[in-house]
Amino acid sequence: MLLLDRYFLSSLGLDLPTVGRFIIDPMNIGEAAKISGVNAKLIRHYESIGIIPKASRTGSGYRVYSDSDVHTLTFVKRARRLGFSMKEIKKLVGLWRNRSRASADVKALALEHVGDLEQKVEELQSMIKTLRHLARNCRGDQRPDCPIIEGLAQ
Amino acid sequence: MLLLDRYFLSSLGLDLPTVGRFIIDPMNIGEAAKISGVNAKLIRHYESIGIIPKASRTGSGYRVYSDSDVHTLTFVKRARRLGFSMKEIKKLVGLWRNRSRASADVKALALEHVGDLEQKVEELQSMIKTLRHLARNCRGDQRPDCPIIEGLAQ
DNA sequence: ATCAGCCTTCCAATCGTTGGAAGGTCAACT
DNA sequence: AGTTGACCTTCCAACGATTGGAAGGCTGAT
Repeated sequence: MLLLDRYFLSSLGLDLPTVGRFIIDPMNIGEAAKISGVNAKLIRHYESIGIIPKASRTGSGYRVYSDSDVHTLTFVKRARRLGFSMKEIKKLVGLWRNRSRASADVKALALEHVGDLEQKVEELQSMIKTLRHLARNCRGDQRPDCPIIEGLAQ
Repeated sequence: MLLLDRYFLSSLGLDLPTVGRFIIDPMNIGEAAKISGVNAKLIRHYESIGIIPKASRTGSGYRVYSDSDVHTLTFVKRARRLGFSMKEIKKLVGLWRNRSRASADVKALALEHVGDLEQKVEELQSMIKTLRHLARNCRGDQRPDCPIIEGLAQ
């Protein structure tokens, strides 16, 4: 990771977003795929359907990705793994990509999604509880008929 | 929910599993679908591919579901919502359905899956953190360019 | 010069889900 | 007894998301 002095940058006629977008740790699609865990082919697909912004290109047409692009891809990957639809993910990613949206809107939307996520955490923890319960009751030789127990317990 | 005296049951020549399976709160596929949130058609599909055990039938062929069956369906629904594949879910459900498996195996497998689930919880919490970060930085008029910030921050 | 990596478009296949159609039985209510 | 809605079956189509291959071509580093 590069450490940048913003006064040095402005002396070059550059601003931070530009730098973030084009200069910091630039890489081809292959490396971005490797780091983010998102298939290169899928990255192109995501770009084509507007999930992620169009990557900038080198003079010869190669896509160029910054660390922050990779971060977005990682976020998408994560969200997908956690069962979000591409439609939902488009919204989520759009949230912090869309610089023209009013702050209040973004905040509201973000917090709304936080609620969603927290519910998922609860559901996961409920599943964890179920599995732990199962494991706990498997010390002896005879395993109890867990489904019935669960059925009676709740 | 029915409260049952097991001595009363045995006086009828019944045991608890049988009771759980066939007598406690029996319902048709429609009600089971409504309670569990799993489409009736999908329940039949799950049965056909072995995700859930074959439902018992009335004399006329209607499928009959117990509370514990509904619990299983809810579990499947949850797992699906949280991004597990049907293959994974088959294993998970099989875990506490399979009475012939050795206790130690079940315990090990269950705890292995708990690890998986806990990683997902962490990923969710990371996403929550990201969104909260976004929301927190949206009080002022000008929203910072979050992707860059995220990119620099991590 | 070679070879991996990138570009494009198109097409096929998988998985999970949902819906419809067709043809039939069953249970409950008037 | 008749009607209505819920259930039974099988089959077929479609969608969303992902992955892979094929074909044909350019780029960049050794």
